[in-house]
Amino acid sequence: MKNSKEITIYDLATKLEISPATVSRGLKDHPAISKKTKKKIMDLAAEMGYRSNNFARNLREQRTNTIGVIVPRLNSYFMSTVISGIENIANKEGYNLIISQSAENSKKENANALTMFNSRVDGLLVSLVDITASYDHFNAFLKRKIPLIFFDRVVDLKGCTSILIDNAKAAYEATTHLINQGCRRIVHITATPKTNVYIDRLQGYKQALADNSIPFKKENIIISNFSQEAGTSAAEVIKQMKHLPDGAFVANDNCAVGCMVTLKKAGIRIPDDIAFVGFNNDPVATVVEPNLTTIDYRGLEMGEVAARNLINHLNGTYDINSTNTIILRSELIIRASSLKLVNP
Amino acid sequence: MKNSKEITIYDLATKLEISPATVSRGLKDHPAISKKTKKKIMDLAAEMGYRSNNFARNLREQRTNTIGVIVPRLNSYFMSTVISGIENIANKEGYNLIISQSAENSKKENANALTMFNSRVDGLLVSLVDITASYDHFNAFLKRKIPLIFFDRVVDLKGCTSILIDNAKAAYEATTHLINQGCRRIVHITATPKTNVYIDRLQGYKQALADNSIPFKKENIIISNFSQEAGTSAAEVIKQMKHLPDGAFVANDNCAVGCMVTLKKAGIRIPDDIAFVGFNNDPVATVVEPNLTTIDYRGLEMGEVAARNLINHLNGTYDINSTNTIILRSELIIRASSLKLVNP
DNA sequence: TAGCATATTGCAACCGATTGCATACTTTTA
DNA sequence: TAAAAGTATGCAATCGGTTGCAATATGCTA
Repeated sequence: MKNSKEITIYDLATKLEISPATVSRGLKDHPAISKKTKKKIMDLAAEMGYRSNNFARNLREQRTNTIGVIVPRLNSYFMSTVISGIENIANKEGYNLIISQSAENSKKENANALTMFNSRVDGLLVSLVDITASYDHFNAFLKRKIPLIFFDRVVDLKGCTSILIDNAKAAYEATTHLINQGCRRIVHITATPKTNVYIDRLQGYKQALADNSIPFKKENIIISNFSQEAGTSAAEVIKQMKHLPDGAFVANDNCAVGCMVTLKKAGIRIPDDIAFVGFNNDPVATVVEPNLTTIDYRGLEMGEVAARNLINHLNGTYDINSTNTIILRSELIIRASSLKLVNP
Repeated sequence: MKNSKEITIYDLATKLEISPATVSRGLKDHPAISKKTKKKIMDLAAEMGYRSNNFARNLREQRTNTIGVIVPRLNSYFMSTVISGIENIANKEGYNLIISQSAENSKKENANALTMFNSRVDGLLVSLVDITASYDHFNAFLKRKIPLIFFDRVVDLKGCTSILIDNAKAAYEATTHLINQGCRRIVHITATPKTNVYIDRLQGYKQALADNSIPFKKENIIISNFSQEAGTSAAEVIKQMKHLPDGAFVANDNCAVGCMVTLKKAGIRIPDDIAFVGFNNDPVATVVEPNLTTIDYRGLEMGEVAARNLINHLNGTYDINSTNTIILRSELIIRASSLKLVNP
């Protein structure tokens, strides 16, 4: 059946009685080919339903037009928004995306990196798992000078660029806001601080306390993962404290919400008893009652910036190697969950 | 620099003083190669850091080990969960994923399909945009017998499989539940019913009314898109109604939540004044107050089933062509938002 | 119209792995 | 011991585009 046979440049060449080389050049608008010939080639290609074979081209050109993306998990609001941003740019620029999730598992991140390497991605965008013991699985990329950009959860590897927000500053603002609302015993609910994100947020929290002469107590740090259920168990921890806190800075909205819901069930009033500030500005923040004060930072923008920088680098428009870090804007959004005073 | 040069089977062959053909066969465990030779090949490959070139292989084998995925948008809880499920299976089976979003735009879906076609995906998983005027962009796949599976938002194309839930039945249960709670004037908030999902849900809603001798009124159908903001405007519509409804069946949790929040601000009590049922069991359903009654169906499972069927078909384990439709389980989860009676 | 610049096009060698068929080597059988 | 059968390996074409360099064609000037 004619329909199921692929048309190649050789077919076009034979039909037009010219060489495949001319067809190849004609199709990519090479200046050495005359307008007349180009038109003939284009027309016939359209007519016969020619489609170029990427594998042949990639094989020859030694590049793949593919970008690899590794994220801890796909199904969080923030991450899927980032991916959406990456896809916007990649799609526009004619790059394909290979996406895989490490499921917060260092071994899987390792395996995924290897897969990406074997798929010969032109570049790699990575958000690290929480606890990555070593970064050796990225060595292969570094050695071959395949550009590697980290976003959100980053690490400072030689020659790699990081895209993130100023987590310490955001955390500082969040905590300061709570202090300004009169909070003095502020708990910080966070993940194991092994990655920049949580280390920095913890640090910002501590700094805000210090600048306001509030002693830091390590029993005020509650470690959780970030599911809503984890919020529930964090709430249990809080309920057990002999002296209830009057403020909570949670490094993730989902977790904050889970925690709030549980505390409310126990009759604890928010913000009167405990004021809450979250992180991420997840849509759920405007659903929970009272609405959650949080740090807003746009995942979409982060994804777009990451993809844009990578692609510009690949196209030679911009050399990413000289850029170490790109800091995106973040902002404290004040809502009812933290407002103890009438005038904030 | 030695490190930046790729090792090929020719390098291995030269070093071992055997032919590239033997190396090729040895690497893929071909039975005609002796164990001794195989071991030598494997060892050297590992030692020299050989990695196979997929493009050369794909070029030769005329297949890509890549699955294309087209979804309306990536950044919804449901969709990102589906993708996560697809990725789980694809990754395990050694398939790559190319993902693109159509942004609820028929033109973009068209372009994305073309890109997928040109990337020569081995198979395609699609969730359609709301209003797809024509399905011609899939013809190229059908002609070349590239397997095409629709999920969630589907269309019955000849030779294609659909994976979805029984939307009509789920909607029927949801509406019946509201009726059993004493609701008689039930609005249905939904998207333009152009795709199976919303047509079927509308149909289930109508059927439930009919079976309970409640006349259907078209002014009780409120069309919205599904953002939280759309829920807000749906709420405005409801507030303008001269006779307030006593129940609402919303075809999307997010929208339901937006609507509830707005109505509550206007002093309308839920469920006492209006009982609510949503659809999807999004995490937000357990945050909004009162918690939202909804239809639960697992996106993860849907993604896994779609990917599994496609891959089994590609591997020849299972012929998908004989399967027209796969219906997944869905379930009404009753929460406070719909409980007017003490004993449901 | 010879002479030279410029515009077009073609030749042929790649890119790296796969595989049908032929060949060489071993072992078994008559 | 020669023929048959089985085992292991190699040859060479193939997949479809790309591109440096050579070759030819065309246009222009003196």
